[in-house]
Amino acid sequence: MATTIRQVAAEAGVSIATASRALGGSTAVVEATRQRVLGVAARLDYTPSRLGRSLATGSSGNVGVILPDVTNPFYTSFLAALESTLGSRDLGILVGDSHESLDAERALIGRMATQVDALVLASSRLPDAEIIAAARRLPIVLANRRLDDAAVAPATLSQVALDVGPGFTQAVEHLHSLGHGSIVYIDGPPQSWSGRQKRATLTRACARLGMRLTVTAVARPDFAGGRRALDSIDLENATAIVAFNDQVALGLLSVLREEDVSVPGRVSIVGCDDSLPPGLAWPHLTTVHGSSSTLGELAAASIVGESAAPSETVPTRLIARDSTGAAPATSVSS
Amino acid sequence: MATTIRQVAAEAGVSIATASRALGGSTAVVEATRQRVLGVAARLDYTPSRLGRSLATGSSGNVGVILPDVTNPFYTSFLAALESTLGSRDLGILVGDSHESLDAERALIGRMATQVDALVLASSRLPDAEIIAAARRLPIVLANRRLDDAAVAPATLSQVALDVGPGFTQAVEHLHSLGHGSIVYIDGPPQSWSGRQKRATLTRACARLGMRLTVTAVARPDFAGGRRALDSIDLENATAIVAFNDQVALGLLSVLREEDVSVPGRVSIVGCDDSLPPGLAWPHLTTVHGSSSTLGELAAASIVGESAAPSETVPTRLIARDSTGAAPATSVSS
DNA sequence: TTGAAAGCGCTAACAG
DNA sequence: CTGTTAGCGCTTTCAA
Repeated sequence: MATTIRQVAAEAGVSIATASRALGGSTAVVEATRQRVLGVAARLDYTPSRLGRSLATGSSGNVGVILPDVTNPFYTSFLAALESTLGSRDLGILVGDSHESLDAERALIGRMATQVDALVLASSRLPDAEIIAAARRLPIVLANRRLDDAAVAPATLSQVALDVGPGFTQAVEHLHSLGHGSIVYIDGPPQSWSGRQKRATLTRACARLGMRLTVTAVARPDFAGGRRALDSIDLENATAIVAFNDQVALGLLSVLREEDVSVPGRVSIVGCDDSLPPGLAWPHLTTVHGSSSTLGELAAASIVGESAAPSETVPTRLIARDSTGAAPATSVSS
Repeated sequence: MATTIRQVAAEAGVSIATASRALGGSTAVVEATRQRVLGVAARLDYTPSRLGRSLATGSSGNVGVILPDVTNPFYTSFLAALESTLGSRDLGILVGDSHESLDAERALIGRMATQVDALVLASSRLPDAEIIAAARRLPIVLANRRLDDAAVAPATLSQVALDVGPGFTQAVEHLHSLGHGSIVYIDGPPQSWSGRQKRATLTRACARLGMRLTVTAVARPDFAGGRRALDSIDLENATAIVAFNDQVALGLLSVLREEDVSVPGRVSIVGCDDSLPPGLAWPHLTTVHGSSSTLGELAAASIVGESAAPSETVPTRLIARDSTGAAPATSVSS
C-alpha cells in the first residue's frame, strides 16, 4: 500500500490536518513544522492521492475530451495542444474516441461526467438539446461546433470554433483571380457543422463572383476518403477543387499524381487546416489556415478560465502555395 | 449538486447500503425493493460518482497511457486500439504526451499514479530501475520496450513489444539482393529501446552479408526530423537508407524529391511501422510492418488480465514496395 | 499555529 | 434480505 498522509503525520508527530497544510502549500504553518513534515514525506516517498483529494475538494483535476477519431491528425493536434496547455496546469486528460458514433459519445459522456471537472466535445454529433442538458451537469466546451441558438446555452457551455468565412472566401477569390470559372467542393460528413459553414461560405462567394459550385462529399474526411473522392468528380470539366480538409486534399493529390494529372497545371487544389508539416504535400498545398492546435489552446484557455467570452472564434486565411495556378486555357474557353 | 445515493436511498425509503446493492447489480436484494430503488434513481436522474466508488473500492476504472508523441500515427493507432478494447470494458483512459522528454514522462507518471489502476508506458525513455520502481507502486505495461533483464521485473510489470528482428533482417537481405553494398541507418532518440533493437539487428545482418553500416540519428523521429536527417548523410556514397520509422522515411522522401534525387533510382529507402495510409508516400514505401494496433490490443489484454504471459511479442516482416530498387551501377563498382 | 472532527460519495463487512 | 457501521485519503471548518 502506498503511504498515506496519516503515516506522514504520525511520523512527523503532527495531526493530519497540519500535515495536509504543510504539504498543501501555504496556509499558516510554522516553518519548522513544515520542514519536518516535508522531510518525512520525502523520506516515506509520499505521494498525495488524487482520488482522495478529488473527493474532498470536489474537483478531480482531470478534464474529459471526446473526439470522433483519435487517429485523425486534425484531432490529434487539437488533442496535443489541449494536453500540453492543460498539462502545464497539472490537469490530466481523459480521452475518449466516439468513432463518429452518437451512442458511443453518450456512453463516454456518462463515464466521464462524474470524474472530470469539464468536458471537451470536439465536433460533437449530439443534438443541441442534449449538449445543453449535459452542460447543466458540468462545464462543457464545444469545439469545432456551435449551437444554432447560442442564446439558450447555459453559462457553463462555451464554444470555440474556426471561422471559415474569411479563409474560404479568399480561396474563392484566389481561384477566381487565376481564371477559374467553377469550383468543385469536397465536403465532409453530412452531420459536420464545420462542413455546413464551409459550404455556405463557398456558395455565397461563388455566387458573388459568378462562379459555378459543385458539391460532392466523403463519408470520412481522411486520406483514403480523399483518394476515393476523385471518383465522384468530373475531371474533364473541373479545374479547381477545394477539399474539406488537408487530409482529403492530400489523398486527392496522391491519386492525381498516380493518374498523371498535373497539379496545378491541369487542376488546382485547395486544402483546409494547414495541418501538414512543410514538405509533406507535393506540390506544396494551398490551404485555408486555421489551426486545430489553436482551437485546442482556446479550449484549454476556456477551461482554465482565461477566456472571458463564452464563444471564441479562430479566424482563418488562405495560404497560397504551389497547388493552385492559372486555369488551363482549354477549360476557360469551354 | 448532482444527486447522491443518499438521496436515492432516502426517497426510496431504504438504507444507502440497500440502495447501493440494488444499483450495483445483484448481491441479494428482493426484486420489489430493487425496482423501487431503480425507479427512484431514474426519476432523480442519479448517476453514481466514479470518484466515490473509486475511493471505496480502491480501483478507479481508469488506466493511464503515456506516449512520446500523440500526433505520431504509430502511437495514435496504438492508442486507438487500446482505447477501443479498454472502453468496451468500461475502462477509461488518461492520456499523457511526454514529448520524448524524460522529465515530462516522470511528471505524468506522478500525476497518474494515484488515480489509475494501471499504467501503459509506450516507448518509455525511463531507465530500467525507474520502471521497476514504478511497477512496485502499480501495475505497469511496458509497450514497445523491454527491460534488459526480465528476471528482475516484478509480477506487476508486463511487456509487449514488436520483434523487429525478422523485419529488419529481411530488409537487409532485400537490399543486399538488390546489389546494395552498404546501408545508412537513421536511428531515433538515443534512449529508444526499439532503436537499439533495430541497430543491433542491422549490425548483425550487415555483418553476416558483408555490408557496411553507417548510423546517424534524429532527435525526434518525425517528419521534420526525417527532412533534417539528410544533412548528416553522405549522399555521394549512400545507396540505401533505412529509417527508424515511416515518418522519418517520409521526411526523407520529401526532401529527396525536392533535391531531385531519384528514389529508388539513385537511393533506396526503407521505413518502419507500415503506419502510412496507402498512397501517402511517393513512391510507395518499402517498410517493416509491425502493427501498433496489435500492440495496443495486447497491452489492453494484459491489463484486463486476459494475457497470462508477462511478456508478449508481435512479429514484424518486410513489405517491399516501390521505394527500394537495384543499387546504381556507379556506386556498386566504386 | 495546531488539533479534533466532520464529511466528500460510495462500498463492504458484519450483524440482525 | 436489509440496516448499521466503518472506512477509502484527503481537505476544511471550528475550536483550542
